[in-house]
Amino acid sequence: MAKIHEVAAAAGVSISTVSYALSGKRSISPDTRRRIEEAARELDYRPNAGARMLAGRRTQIFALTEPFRADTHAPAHMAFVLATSIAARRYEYDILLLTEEEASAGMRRVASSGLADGVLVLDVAPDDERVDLARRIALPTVFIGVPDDHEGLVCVDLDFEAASALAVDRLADLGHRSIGFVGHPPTSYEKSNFPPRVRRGLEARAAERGVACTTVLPESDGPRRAPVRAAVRDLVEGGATALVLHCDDTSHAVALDELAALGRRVPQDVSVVSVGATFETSSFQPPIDSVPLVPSASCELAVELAMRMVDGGEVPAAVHLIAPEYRAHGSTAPPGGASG
Amino acid sequence: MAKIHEVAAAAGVSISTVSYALSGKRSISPDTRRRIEEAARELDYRPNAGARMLAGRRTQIFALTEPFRADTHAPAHMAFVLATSIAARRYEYDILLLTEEEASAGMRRVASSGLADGVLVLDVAPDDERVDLARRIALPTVFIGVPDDHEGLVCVDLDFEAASALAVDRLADLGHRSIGFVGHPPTSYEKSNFPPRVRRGLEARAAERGVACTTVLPESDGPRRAPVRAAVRDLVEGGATALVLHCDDTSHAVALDELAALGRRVPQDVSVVSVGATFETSSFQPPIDSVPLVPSASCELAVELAMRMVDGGEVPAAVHLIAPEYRAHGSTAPPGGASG
DNA sequence: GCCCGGTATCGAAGCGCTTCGACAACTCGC
DNA sequence: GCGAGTTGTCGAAGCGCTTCGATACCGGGC
Repeated sequence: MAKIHEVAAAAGVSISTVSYALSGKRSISPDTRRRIEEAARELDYRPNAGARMLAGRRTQIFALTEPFRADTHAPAHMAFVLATSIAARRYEYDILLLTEEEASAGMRRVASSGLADGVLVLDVAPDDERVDLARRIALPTVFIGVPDDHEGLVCVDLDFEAASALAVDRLADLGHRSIGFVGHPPTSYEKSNFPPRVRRGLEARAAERGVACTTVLPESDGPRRAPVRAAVRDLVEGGATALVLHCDDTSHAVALDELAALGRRVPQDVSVVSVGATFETSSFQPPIDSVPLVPSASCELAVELAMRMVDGGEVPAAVHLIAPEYRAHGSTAPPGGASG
Repeated sequence: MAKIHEVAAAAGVSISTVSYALSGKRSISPDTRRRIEEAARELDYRPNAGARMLAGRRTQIFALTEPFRADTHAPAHMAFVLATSIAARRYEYDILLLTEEEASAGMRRVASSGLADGVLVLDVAPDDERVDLARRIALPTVFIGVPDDHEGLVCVDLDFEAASALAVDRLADLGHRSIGFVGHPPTSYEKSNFPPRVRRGLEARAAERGVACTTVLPESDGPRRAPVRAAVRDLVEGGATALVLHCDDTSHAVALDELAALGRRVPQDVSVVSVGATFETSSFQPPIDSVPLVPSASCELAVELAMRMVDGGEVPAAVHLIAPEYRAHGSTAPPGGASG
């Protein structure tokens, strides 16, 4: 824990010169700068965090609030936490965790104690209680996800409507006229914000393109995932030549397994596209085309916006949608079975 | 962001009196204390974090390092992160996240910048690079998990050997003479520290009690978990009257499913015990007895030890093992099928 | 009535840094 | 060769708190 005066002494300059040399906020002669950097390296000097916060009016910390509800999907959630942390480090920011009941109370605490420069909100619910809180505290706040009432808030998210529309376009372009949609269990459509957006985008674009679309929202209970298997069977036997999946990874695997069990080949007999998945769809057997939800994209944008706000820049209080991207892995083809 | 002098002015006292009243470090007359507390509440006053760190030589922050490797099991991992955060809040401590490559570099950074009062180490590997680091930095460090080389370190973990021994005892007491062990995939026995400990404890106690024990470490690939199903089938057809499971939740569910498919009832035909699971085994169909790995137990102890070290107390540099606990849910019975 | 010990409060120092303003020492144009 | 501007460095103020030592006050013992 070397201190700035030790560095200054070692380099034969005053402490303010050290500070300016290391922060680059004033010009320093190349020679002096070199001596200072060397001394700092030698002493493994890093500015004391508390002193820096106090004097610099910057904590270099973002609070990350994540209630972690019972229905939170752990792997996806972890991916977002990780992506946020990595994005923040690019700006030399650290992440402070606010979990559970502290997810809300902690926001207030962090705001009034000046522990963080901003707040990143994860695991956003449609009727999230942190919405009101965000409006009240005087700290830059960015939502990763879109609550129902987002008036005046800065939100970041994948454009889910556009994502599923992209999947429909791909299938329609290939000539499919009847597609099946396998979604999350029905309860997800109340507790989470994005499943309805995927569904809406899908059905709207399907209607536009004159494609028939059947939606099934199977429960995901039990190791056999019987409801998912039944959904897949009903859809393909009902004439769907393509499947759009928006469900968890196990359900993906089970759906593919069921297609194989039914003797339907992918993509010759049935095309398959995954929408809004956070996991790697290319490692399924067979690999599956997808329009993924990329945690790093959302989190990087969120952090960038938060940084701009911290720096006093203007950030529109709006939903910042991320354009979806289609990733082909060979699981789509024109309809028509044996002839394809 | 009210400041201490505003509270002092509102209560008609000096700022040092406010500080003492709120920290309780010197006696203050009941009347004065009341006025101060009232003023603080009214102004929503909280000491500025940076100032507190600087003046108080306490950051009230623990760094949590978690590399989050590719093979990390997300749900279990999240449970530990959450438990750590909750345990820390009991002492008014916050958790700062150090992920990925920052898991190590961040430890150094946090130590030399005085950003945290201590470090909690998660996701511990047998040959963890954070072991050396922990020895070098001058910050209280507690490992949640046990690396191979733990000389001079403070570690906390479930006593896995005792846990599986407890399961064997239960089954042996009931009269079982042949048990099957379904473990994690083989690679887990190199990358993680505890699977070998479970296995060791199980086999040792089985030998002591004169119980035959067959171990299978099935791969867990594919939605069908065929290797797990095969393992269960082979074990029960090979004469095992009880199964000890130490694997992920899906494999648990699949194992039970397979038993049902084989027409074996639990517990009449086969007894089942889960060892070292972080998930709820009582919600399986049927509910399963377990000797669980309780994240909150490990994390609470880790935080308590870290606090003691921060407070200058003596904490033995040793592995602090947590005694396992048997939780019965009706999945064990004496062997003997129809007669049971 | 005086001294003593305890209790309640205050003022001021200092934690380690950032940043402002000052000021030498130069450079340049004319 | 002199004033104006530029560049590199320094001293000191101050960020908001904790904590030390001092002080004022009070009641009790003699």
